[in-house]
Amino acid sequence: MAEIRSFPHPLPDPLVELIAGRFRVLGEPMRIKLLDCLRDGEASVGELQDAIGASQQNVSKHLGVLLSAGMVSRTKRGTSAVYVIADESVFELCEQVCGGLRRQLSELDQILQGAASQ
Amino acid sequence: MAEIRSFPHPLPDPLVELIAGRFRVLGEPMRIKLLDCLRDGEASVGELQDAIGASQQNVSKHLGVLLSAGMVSRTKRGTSAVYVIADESVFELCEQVCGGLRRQLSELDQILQGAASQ
DNA sequence: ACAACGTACAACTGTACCGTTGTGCTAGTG
DNA sequence: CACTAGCACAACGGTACAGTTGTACGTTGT
Repeated sequence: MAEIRSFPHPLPDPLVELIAGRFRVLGEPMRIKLLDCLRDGEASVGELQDAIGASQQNVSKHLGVLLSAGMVSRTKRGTSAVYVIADESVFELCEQVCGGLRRQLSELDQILQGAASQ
Repeated sequence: MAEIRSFPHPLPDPLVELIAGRFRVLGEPMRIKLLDCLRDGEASVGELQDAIGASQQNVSKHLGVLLSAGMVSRTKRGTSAVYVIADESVFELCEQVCGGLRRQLSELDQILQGAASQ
């Protein structure tokens, strides 16, 4: 679990901007859904469109954002564009977020149970 | 390195919303800066204000967002409000993001070097 | 009790971005 | 060679949110 320490402190502004920008890319439900769908493997725009139930233009747009962020990669195949996860680490990020959510919920549970037992 | 533990697939909409919301909280440079400052330990609003160089109201506002997200906790001490990191896992998130950035940059480096050597 | 300090809340403006609509482009098909 | 399918780009309206300004509340000190 490589403890990456030794980041400059305070973080230089450009780096802060990069970090925030990357988080912002993941801050849209539809993009999370797209990445989640691509967990199964590559998929075309149309397939993702059907799986998620959004307009083709919107799906294509968000895929473009993910592509610009380097999180997916595109391959043209015939008339369709096939997207694949390019950075598997995004799943670990989601995992950690889910872990945080779990922790929060369990704390809430304890508080509620504590209040109920009074 | 914790393997991905069987998350439902596709992710239910409410969970997607929660995940995206959490990422969105981290998608603002100033909030990243605040968390970075709090890496050293607790700090009051005024101290954070001086460290970052933003208005008191703005700092207080963003701290409120972090508080609502459960990433920091507040303790009133005298006239000042002292904030502390409540969820240390946010740093691991930032580390992973930095790791992704590094990977991207090194890939870019290789591409550029490959192009230059032709 | 009153003044000063530290903080949080409310209203406002500007801006960034989401989703839609319309359209152009490229690769297969009859 | 039209014609269609699949995808991306551009423009537009709506909305969410960042940052500012003004202000109210609670605490400390005189």
